[in-house]
Amino acid sequence: MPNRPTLKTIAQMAGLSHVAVSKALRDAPDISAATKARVKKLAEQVGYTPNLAARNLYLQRSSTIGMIVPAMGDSTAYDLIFNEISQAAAELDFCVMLGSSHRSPQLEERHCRMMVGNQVGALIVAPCASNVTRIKAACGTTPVIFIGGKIGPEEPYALLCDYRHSAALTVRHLTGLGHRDIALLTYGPENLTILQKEEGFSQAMEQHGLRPRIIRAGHAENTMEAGRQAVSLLLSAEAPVPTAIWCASDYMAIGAMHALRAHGLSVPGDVSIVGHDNLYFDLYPDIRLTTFRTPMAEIGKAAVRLAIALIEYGENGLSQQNMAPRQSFQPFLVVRDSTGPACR
Amino acid sequence: MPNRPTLKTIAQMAGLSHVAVSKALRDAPDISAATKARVKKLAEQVGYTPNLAARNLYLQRSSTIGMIVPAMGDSTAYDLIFNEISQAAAELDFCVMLGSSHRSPQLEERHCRMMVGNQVGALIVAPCASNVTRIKAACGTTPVIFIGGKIGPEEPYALLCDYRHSAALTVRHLTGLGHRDIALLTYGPENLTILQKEEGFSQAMEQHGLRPRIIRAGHAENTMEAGRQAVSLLLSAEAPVPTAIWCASDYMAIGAMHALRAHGLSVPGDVSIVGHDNLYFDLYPDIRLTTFRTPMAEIGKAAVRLAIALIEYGENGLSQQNMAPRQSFQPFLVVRDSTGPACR
DNA sequence: TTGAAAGCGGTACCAA
DNA sequence: TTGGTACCGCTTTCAA
Repeated sequence: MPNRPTLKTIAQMAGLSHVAVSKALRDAPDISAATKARVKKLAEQVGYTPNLAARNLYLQRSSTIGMIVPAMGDSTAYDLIFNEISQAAAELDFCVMLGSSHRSPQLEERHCRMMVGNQVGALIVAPCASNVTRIKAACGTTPVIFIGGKIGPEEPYALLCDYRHSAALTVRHLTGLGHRDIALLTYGPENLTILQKEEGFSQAMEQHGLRPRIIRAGHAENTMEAGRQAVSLLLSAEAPVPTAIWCASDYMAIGAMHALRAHGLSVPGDVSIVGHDNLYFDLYPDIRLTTFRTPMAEIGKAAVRLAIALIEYGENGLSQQNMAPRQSFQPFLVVRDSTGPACR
Repeated sequence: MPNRPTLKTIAQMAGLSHVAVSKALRDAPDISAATKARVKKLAEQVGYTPNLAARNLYLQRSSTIGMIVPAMGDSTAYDLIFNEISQAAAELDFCVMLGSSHRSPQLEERHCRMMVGNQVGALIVAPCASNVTRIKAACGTTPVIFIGGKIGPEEPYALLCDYRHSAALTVRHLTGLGHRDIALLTYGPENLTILQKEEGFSQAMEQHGLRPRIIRAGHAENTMEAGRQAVSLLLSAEAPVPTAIWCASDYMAIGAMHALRAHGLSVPGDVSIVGHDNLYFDLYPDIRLTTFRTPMAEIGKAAVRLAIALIEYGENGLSQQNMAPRQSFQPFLVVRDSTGPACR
């Protein structure tokens, strides 16, 4: 920061005190119009920008919010959420500090400490693991809003997705097409979103009087490979191949689709497939997957609203502002060509 | 920021002055070991984190760098570059303020002003338009490092990609496979990266004694549609269809591939295709496009190195540090299955 | 209408 | 070995 002009710089040029300049620039009622005009012109000329760090230091405020994610892009949706957060924050004169933890809890904690030290007023964290005690310790009294699939509903500030709702919509969509033999394909257990999908799926199926079938592809990662594995399990089972499949993620769905086609089954002719997350598929004409879109824009805006409410009104002021500390968002179904009527 | 403990808090508890506490925590040589231990323990207990804004204010330093991009994700590569920047910055105790301009010059400028006000020491900007005068004005004396395809080589601090090199590699790769009739497919002109690709292509072809053929798909956006349009132009021309095609972007390449196949031509059997940018295709088994990868990791690291050098040593201190203010990065070819030997 | 003084949290300098 | 004082840039309070 090569030294920029300060109030003092302008004060000297104008032959005033720095206090008068400060007041003039902020349109204080006790400065003459003439002085104001003169000061503002000078400020413009020298390219004055107030030092917000100094201002915040005195006012005991913050004009930044922090955000920490496991990674940007890389098949997460945090890039899209960030776009919304950045815009919503800018409209309210807030900057966003962003940190990518590369899925390392150590780096994640380090980002927390650095951001707290750098005076973020609140943090929005998509943690890379479900245990967030170290994160909360590192943040001390700075409020933390959790987002993402690792978070349970017990955190004081959390924006969650209602994957049970996805399950209900899936079952409604598929039964509406005449399907009765429907399987859910998931992977490794240590994932709260998966658990919700499984529970929601079982519940929705039972409500329709159908038997839920859940196939877990071992401890595979969330990849296409898991989808292929799950389909292998399905095909090698004694039971007939279901007429419709819901996959816990889009990559699984792609993998499952490949495996089915490799076995001579057509999608959606023989088997309908539903995914989850709507990853970039708008761009690829080959992949016409029926899937779920999570409302990124709403989540981003809500995160900023909550963060700034916490900064401006404090942890106890939320209720006055009618701000819910915990909010749940419902994914919505995007119907494309991978689902069709049941033919068997 | 609910008021956190400060040096004064600890000083009162320890019965010392806040100055002694400050020194103790920073291991000053003139504080007794006993006092240091006592102070550090207290600091730990109360969860003390130094206020970096106050420290930086006094020291006239900055511990944050800013970054502004047109958008995260959304088929840009800035998400990947950011991941690198975030990590490299964290290793040097710097936080990153990130802003997404949503491709709006107004919002872009606003982000600049806000970040400069919030005391970023340097800015890394991928502008949304080629004219960057307003950006530089908004940043005042804060140094700006430009990245991305909108930037010409005249900016004082810039990290660029050498698309001429891509052209040379493409022509070398394709001629090595026996191709002699090679076309470059581009779109609307107002893009510096396209110009470089066109120039580089012409030059490389001529060096191989071949006639360069360049098809511009009107003013289409950088989409698959442009690829389809360009192929239509190729097919309706009198000249024979080339045996190999280089597309200015991966989306064009996908579009071109589709259009060719729709006309009964196989890839790479009849026509080889090369793209540019390597967008997510590792994840899609169907798309085995030969394309270019730009060295995101290197660009990110270089950006941080340059930014921090500018912060620590100033604009005149770069030469001492052997830091080049302008650097060019060479994309490298990723050979997959969309290119093969020429058969005609 | 203007400005002097104090304070936000931290560090450097110098005196005790 | 310790601490008082001054200062970074800004705003608020209160006196001139």
